Amino acid sequence: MPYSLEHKQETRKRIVQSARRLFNRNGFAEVTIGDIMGAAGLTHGGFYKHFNAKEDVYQEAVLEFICAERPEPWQMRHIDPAAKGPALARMIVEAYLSTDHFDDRDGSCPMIALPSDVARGNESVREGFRRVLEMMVGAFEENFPPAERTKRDRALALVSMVVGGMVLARAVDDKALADDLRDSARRQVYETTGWDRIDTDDAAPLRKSG
Amino acid sequence: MPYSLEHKQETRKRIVQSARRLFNRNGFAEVTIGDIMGAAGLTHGGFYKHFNAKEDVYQEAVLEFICAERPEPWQMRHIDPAAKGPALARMIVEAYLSTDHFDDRDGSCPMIALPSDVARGNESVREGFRRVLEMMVGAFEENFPPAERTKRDRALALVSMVVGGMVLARAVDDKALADDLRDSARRQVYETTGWDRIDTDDAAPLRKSG
DNA sequence: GGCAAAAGATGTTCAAGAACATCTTTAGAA
DNA sequence: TTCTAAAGATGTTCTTGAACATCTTTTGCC
Repeated sequence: MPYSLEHKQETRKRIVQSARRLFNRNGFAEVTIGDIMGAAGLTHGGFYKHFNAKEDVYQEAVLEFICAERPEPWQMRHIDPAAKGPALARMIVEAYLSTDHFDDRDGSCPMIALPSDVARGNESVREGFRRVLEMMVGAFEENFPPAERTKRDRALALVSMVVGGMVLARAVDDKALADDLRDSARRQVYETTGWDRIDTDDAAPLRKSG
Repeated sequence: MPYSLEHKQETRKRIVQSARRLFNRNGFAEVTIGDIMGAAGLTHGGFYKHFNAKEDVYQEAVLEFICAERPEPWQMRHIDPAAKGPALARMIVEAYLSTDHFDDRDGSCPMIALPSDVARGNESVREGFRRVLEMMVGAFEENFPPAERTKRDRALALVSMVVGGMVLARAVDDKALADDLRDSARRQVYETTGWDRIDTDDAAPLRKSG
């Protein structure tokens, strides 16, 4: 039993990470196993020591976003890991709709980079996608005051708003329109939640942008 | 000059239509020229009498949605072509978030079926995508009462909401969650616009569903 | 009726890539 | 040290598909 278990796990993680970034950038169909392995510093043949088929890395690549130990730079610039409640919810909205996120195709959330790809994927990827979505729903859900519509109902709508705004921004050929889409989504979220009146100054982002 | 001009135009239209449906279902990368031509009742070779490359049919396939002379069944079931103003806006929301639309992968709006694919596409497709988006913005824009935020701003947010809800619904593996996403998006739109209080009874959809 | 020009069909080329097969290297165990 | 089981590299197979090349068919025109 050469190559320690940790070594194999490390390698496997590198493969998943490189798969995630390449899928984000080029889509599942346009990425080859050689691309993935090359970006992980390996050669194509070794892939099958870790996975049986290309599809088998798809779900893990999607989940890597929420399982990774370190958040992406665009997240770190807007989200204080110590934040809680509405302050955290606000930071998540800011991060998602930020210019940083817009520009980071490789490191973006799979809900932004891959929704229509995943919709055509197998049960497994779509399960992974759902788990990413439910994580975001969970972050929003508990930060609404009681009202007629349930908290979950409103949280789902917010996720649709934030994801929809960014997905459309990425798909149009007009930078100004893309900015407008992100801005209008952000304003709409704040109009319905009031989260923009939450103080986040003492939990300041590392760098302001977007 | 054999084959009348109309004949060629008809054939070309059939190719674009079949491309649109196949792209919607399988994504640009997963569709072959043979598939497109076969579905149009032709053979692969003839493709290049109409287009120089596969990419050249992409924008037209996206635009076909708004240029087609006949709307899709899922649209006809919810939209009265004679309707105007908020009544029309409401019908468009209903159509977009309907079960009919959810189920019709082939005939769906490209903003639902292809957003992440188009985001990776060339300038040309993304221009087509923008024109589809702007058509929907235009249908919403004029139906808001004056307020602090501009009409366009609110229209953009609504499009993000409606598209986002359906895109996410398509991508998850859980039918109940998919339904919840569509329902919550619809409720959120009505909460912010009041369009659900608009009467559309005399402009009734052909058939109730979804 | 015959001609021609373009549509469309058939055939070919060439490259890419998934899956697998077989080497080579690695490092833990005896 | 040597042996070995698994990781990873290298090499192979076979299919697919975009692009193009060349037939065949169609139909307006003389």
